[in-house]
Amino acid sequence: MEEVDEYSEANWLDASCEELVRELLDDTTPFFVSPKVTEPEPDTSRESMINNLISTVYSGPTIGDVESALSVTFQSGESDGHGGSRPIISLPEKGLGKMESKYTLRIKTCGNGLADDGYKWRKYGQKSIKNSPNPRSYYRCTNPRCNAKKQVERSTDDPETLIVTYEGLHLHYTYSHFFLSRPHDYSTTNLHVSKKPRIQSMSMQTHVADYPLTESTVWSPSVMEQQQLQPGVSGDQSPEGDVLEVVVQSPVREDISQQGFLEDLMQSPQGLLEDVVPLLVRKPSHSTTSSYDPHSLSPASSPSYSSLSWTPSFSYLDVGILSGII
DNA sequence: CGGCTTTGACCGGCGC
DNA sequence: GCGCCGGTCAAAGCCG
Repeated sequence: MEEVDEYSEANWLDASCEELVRELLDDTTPFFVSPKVTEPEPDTSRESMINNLISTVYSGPTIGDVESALSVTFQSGESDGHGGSRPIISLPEKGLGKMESKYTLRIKTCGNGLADDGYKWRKYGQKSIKNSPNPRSYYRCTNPRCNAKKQVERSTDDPETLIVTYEGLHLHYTYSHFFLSRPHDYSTTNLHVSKKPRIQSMSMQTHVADYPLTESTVWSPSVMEQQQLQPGVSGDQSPEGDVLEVVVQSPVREDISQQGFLEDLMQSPQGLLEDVVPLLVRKPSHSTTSSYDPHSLSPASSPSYSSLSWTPSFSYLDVGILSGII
């Protein structure tokens, strides 16, 4: 299967990107600035640009909107000068329509794969689609309690673009929602995200995500925390949309104690949720009664690793949608 | 040996 | 009713 091959060959690590991500994660760097809709300002400083972009992208939709049809387009990245290219994401540009529990992502693979999303998927079928030279693959979440599914097919327009359609809700957490890691700073492994959420991402396989959700689910900030944001222009974006291109660079820990994770989780799961979900994302502009359910895209596996102690397996794209979806 | 992928068969919805 | 098409099933094989 081609798409799986691309996944497994992912190697997005890039020293310069790593450095930037670390900057972005620095405590002194305001990351989420404003929940309000803002047009990107001419300010060319990186932080300002990033904040503007984030504000733009996440300010439009409320939580209620997020559970509506959600479209994320991954844009092609530029060469990183290390023999690879950086996958870039463009976040929702189109209007939010009727509430659906199904949404589609367009993922630019850049020839080096697609990141994991913290969930593990099992392929259960593949079909050739009429008028499409590329087959469509069908995946189901391996968690027996979860009915989340996704379809992956290659775009006919751009062979490097994967079209991933998610359906259903994950009824469990993924580690990506609780762990944020700064590369080379393993001593900070800590689940208690405080002022600014910093999730410790970690290498995970299926079973680690079996924490049932109750009323609340999580829009994981892991992606936003770990992405290198770049202003950009998308060729196929709607004219009115401000485009946010995001280079996914997710540092991941392999050796985080699951025991510790469980202990922390059991101590105060709700508090953890509160900590993990950034206010901006939880409710950009109004009440906070809604909750989230993590959705994401993922490869079946990503065996390759970088020399920077970052594992490419986990560039989590957590697209949260409300758990209230029926 | 368990978990996963592969792949042909099967099934249901839909249009003619 | 029939055929097409997309989605799912499940047996077989692969792999660690």
